[in-house]
Amino acid sequence: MAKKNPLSDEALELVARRFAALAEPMRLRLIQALFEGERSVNDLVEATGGTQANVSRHLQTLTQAHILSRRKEGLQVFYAIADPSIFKLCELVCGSLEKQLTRQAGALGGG
Amino acid sequence: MAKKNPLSDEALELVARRFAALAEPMRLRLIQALFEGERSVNDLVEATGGTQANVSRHLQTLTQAHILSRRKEGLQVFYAIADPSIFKLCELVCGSLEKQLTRQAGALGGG
DNA sequence: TTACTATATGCGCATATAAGCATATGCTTG
DNA sequence: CAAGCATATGCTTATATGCGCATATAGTAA
Repeated sequence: MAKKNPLSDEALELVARRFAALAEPMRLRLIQALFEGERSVNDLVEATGGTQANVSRHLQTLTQAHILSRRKEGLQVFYAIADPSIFKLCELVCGSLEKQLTRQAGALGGG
Repeated sequence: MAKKNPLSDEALELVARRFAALAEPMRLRLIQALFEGERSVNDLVEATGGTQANVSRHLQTLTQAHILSRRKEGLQVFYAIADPSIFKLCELVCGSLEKQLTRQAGALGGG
């Protein structure tokens, strides 16, 4: 997408799936909770306030999207951010959202 | 998300919506077609192979997400990329996807 | 073996949304 | 005004998916 030749249908599908994995507030919450490092499922349940089942499912989604890594240790399972590009991705989106909201606020103030 | 304090529920919802806007192959195709500059709807219909109605809808979605801008000129409507962060976003995702696929190919080859 | 804990999953419901079809809206020309 | 082109939108159907509930699986301990 950075180059001139267009992406194939397959590639577009993959890119779309990656974005879709990030298109849920609960999953963003989980990612956010993992910003400082690896955590167990129970830990994430408490941190996010979701139900255990729901958190587990979202973790599965993110892992299948290769965004998180999964490590079993005894009874517990630890998840961590596996794809470091996630950090920049979130920065980018947050930054552009801030600009957008600032513009909107300015527009309200100005007229 | 780049800072230590977690995002509010509202902010997470906004970020999720932005990712969702990018989570459709057809919309990515449209964005890709707009990489080199402004284009009319009809032009985009031909470029993407979609129906006029569908293209129009997706353009509306992207515009409401503040990703595209809309400019009317006589009978035609011209769309363009309004948020430059889209370029880096696509670069990032494509890059990480390439890495991921390379790793998978390597794993297949090595095992 | 049983009991307990941590995590994952099958099922059903409700909602979101993409795509196709027909039609409406908006603009220009005669 | 009517006609014609470019774009947008209402409606329907099909599909995807988030969530809650209950239960299954896996590991540990006695």
